[in-house]
Amino acid sequence: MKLFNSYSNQLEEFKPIEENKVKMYVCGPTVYDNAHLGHARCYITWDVLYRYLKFKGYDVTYCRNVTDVDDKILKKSESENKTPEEVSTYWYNQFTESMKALNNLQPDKEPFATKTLGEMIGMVKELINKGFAYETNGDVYFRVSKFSDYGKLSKQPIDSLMSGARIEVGVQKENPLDFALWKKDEKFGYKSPWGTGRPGWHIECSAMSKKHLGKTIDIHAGGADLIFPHHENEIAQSECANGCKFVNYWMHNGFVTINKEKMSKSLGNFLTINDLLKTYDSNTIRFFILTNHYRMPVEFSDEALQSAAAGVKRMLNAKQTKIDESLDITKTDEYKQFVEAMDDDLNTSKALAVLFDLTNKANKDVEGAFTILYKLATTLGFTFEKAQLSEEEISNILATVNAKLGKSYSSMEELIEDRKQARAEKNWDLADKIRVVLDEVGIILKDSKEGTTWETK
RNA sequence: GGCGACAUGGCCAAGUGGUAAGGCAGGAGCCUGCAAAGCUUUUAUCCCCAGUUCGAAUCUGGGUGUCGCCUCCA
Repeated sequence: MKLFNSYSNQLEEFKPIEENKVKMYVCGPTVYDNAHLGHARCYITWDVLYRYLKFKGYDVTYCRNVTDVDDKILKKSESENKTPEEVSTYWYNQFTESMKALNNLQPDKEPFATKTLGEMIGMVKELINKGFAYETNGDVYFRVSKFSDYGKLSKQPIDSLMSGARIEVGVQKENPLDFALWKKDEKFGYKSPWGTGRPGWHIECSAMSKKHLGKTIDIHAGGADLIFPHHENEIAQSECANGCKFVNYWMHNGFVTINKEKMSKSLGNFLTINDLLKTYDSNTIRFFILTNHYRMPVEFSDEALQSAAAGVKRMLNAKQTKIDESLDITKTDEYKQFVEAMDDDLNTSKALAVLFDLTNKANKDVEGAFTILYKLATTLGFTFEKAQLSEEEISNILATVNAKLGKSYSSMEELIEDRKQARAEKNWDLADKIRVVLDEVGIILKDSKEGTTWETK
């Protein structure tokens, strides 16, 4: 399996540290607001990596942190007159709901920053002891000049970073590039050897990654906007504190753009996952994301989403047969093509083409096609299960039909039976009216030789 | 300014040296009482210029255009 390593800037054969085991870390959300499509892309992408690694037989430990100490959380807690914890708990729950709705698997570990403070302080101490960090006035900074590999991930020449570095007022850094490991904060802070304060954002990931996965991990992933400074700083901290390599494979996903511009909180041009789910289902969003390679930008538009909806519907509407558990799909050509595509740095676009090939075969009653399709599509996180209508919803539908047609159907079966009767009598007027009224409430009737079936749109 | 990425049919998108996967939309046909779904079929020479090569969308150089990072950001 080949993965593109952002550190070396090239495709590399994936070799885990321990045979058959993968330790992967993904930078999680800062919980202070709704997650948007950009987050959806990121977490769907890494969900697919996680699923695929498991599908390949690896024993994967997937760790995705939750940043619950942050300026924005504090700001919100002040403006809403809540404790920071209330704010972060609320938004964490919202985030979790969104992930579930998108059918993303729960990570194996989901540590909170505030529950990892001891480890962070320990790491900062270590860095100070080794001379990689210094305390000044209650703040602690990382001494960038001591780490010669600084800038290697982002490919930034150190002097150009230097000239561009912003000099904040009132802080006493030795070097403008030095970044905070610990910030003095007497109001919301936690006790530390340097007085009351809060951890810097970057040290959180270094500490949580080390605590849950160890000093050296296989894969560290996140959005491309985290490369600098976040991941660059993580490398500096972890490698200096631990004295060994931090990450073997760095992976970064591209952005979602809208009107050719990066979708982001700060630009305010985002669509929340919740809002999108009102119009498009999770399979559609997943399909939309996976039609593009994960490192490429994806332009959002309603047209694109509608196209995705039509496409994924075709795939998931493939003619179903019973799943044949005795079939060894690994021997099939389609499986091989799928794996070849996914092994090539997650070429999901190609993998989807294999799925469409299987869709076509399933519709033509090729034996085993649906079984293979089902297994491969579900490893990408698609779901074939149709939303089941509740009894209440069905009775509402029947009430509407009855009101419009002056009928008194008490069940869908009765309705279908009556329509069958009408068709037998060539009463096309009634038969068509029933279909039209149902269509208006989101139900599609399908007539075939075997009889009539109904389903939601 | 520094660093990086991208440019393929109406739209989206694979393909990194041997004559262009797939999806959406559109056309035609089959099926159907009519539909829906499905099936069959149909539409490109790859931003421009120069070069390397028997041969390039694919490599090299130069343009043009778009985007991203360099500050919190997935």
